[in-house]
Amino acid sequence: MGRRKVRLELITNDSVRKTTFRKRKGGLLKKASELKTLCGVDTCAIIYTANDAEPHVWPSPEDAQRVLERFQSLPSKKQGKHMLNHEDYRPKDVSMLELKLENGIKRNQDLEMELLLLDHLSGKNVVDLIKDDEMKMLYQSVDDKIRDLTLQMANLKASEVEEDAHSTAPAN
Amino acid sequence: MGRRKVRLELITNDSVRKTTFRKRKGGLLKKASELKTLCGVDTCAIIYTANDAEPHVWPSPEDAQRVLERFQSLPSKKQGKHMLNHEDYRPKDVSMLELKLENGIKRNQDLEMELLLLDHLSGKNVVDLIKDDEMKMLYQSVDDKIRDLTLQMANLKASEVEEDAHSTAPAN
DNA sequence: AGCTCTATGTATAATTC
DNA sequence: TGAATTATACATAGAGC
Repeated sequence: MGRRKVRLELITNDSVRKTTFRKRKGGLLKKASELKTLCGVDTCAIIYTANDAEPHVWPSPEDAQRVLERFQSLPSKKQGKHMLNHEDYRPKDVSMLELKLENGIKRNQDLEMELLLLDHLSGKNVVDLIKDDEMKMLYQSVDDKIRDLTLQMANLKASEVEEDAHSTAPAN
Repeated sequence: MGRRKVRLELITNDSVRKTTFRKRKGGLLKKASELKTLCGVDTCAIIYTANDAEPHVWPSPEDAQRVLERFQSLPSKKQGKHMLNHEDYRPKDVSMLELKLENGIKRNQDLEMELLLLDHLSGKNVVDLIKDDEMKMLYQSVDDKIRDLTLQMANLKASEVEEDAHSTAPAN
């Protein structure tokens, strides 16, 4: 049969809900991709599945795929550098960022994105104070992760400087 | 007339592109909202307009609005604490996080979100190494922001400890 | 479980106001 | 401009593999 008018409420039947999720997730990402192409704006959709699976992200899986292939064809030394200290490496994220680079690097937009993400993080921490006990673990976890990140960046910088010192000519 | 088959490429005509953007942005957010409602997953769409305006976010502007109103009715002292050290306060972000809190705080989901955001940040930094000069500013900027953030968190913690010291009974 | 196949609900391109 | 209108393209609920 064809379709019925949909009632806007949580689908209780597990298998139906899962099917609907799969279909509509595809639709949403396609729409996001089209908006990006047609209007030349950066669009990003993030979908968190309730329990186990990874969150699904991005306007266009095909684009990501294409860029990922490019990444994989990079000289292996450079590839290694990309993964430096990344315990849980996610090609998806890297490829999306490469895509942004490819598209001509709109610095303002990148900065805005970064700001937005940091807003989320800092906002989260501040909001945590409302329900203290409940969120303490999360709070601590963010703190740890940021310490990690700072360390990672320090390492990256250090290895860059080291390279500069070894080469006589300045890198491009 | 009705609609024509759409060609998937950047719309060059400014006014047409703007109109299409407005329509499709609405459609996308509606879809995201429906997915959230029907499947009980957290969905987040972020749309960056090319130049001036803020990025448009969220599955459901109405929900955000409702939560924002709740936030604004909080005791003013608590409100002030929310804004602590936030030079560029964005109620939108806070309200989204409050929404998550209201919805019953799914800790795993929050942790996953946090991880995703940190992936973005760290991924960005790592990728920066590809096109060194071009991305140096951004790189530095992220570094600065994270230092800021760490400081903010330290301050928050310090003020929390201070409060604990002043009160005889332990907080909730 | 996930794919294909329709019938039908929705989104939206073009046009008007 | 932006909000309404209308004709059509597109998305997708339900059913069958």
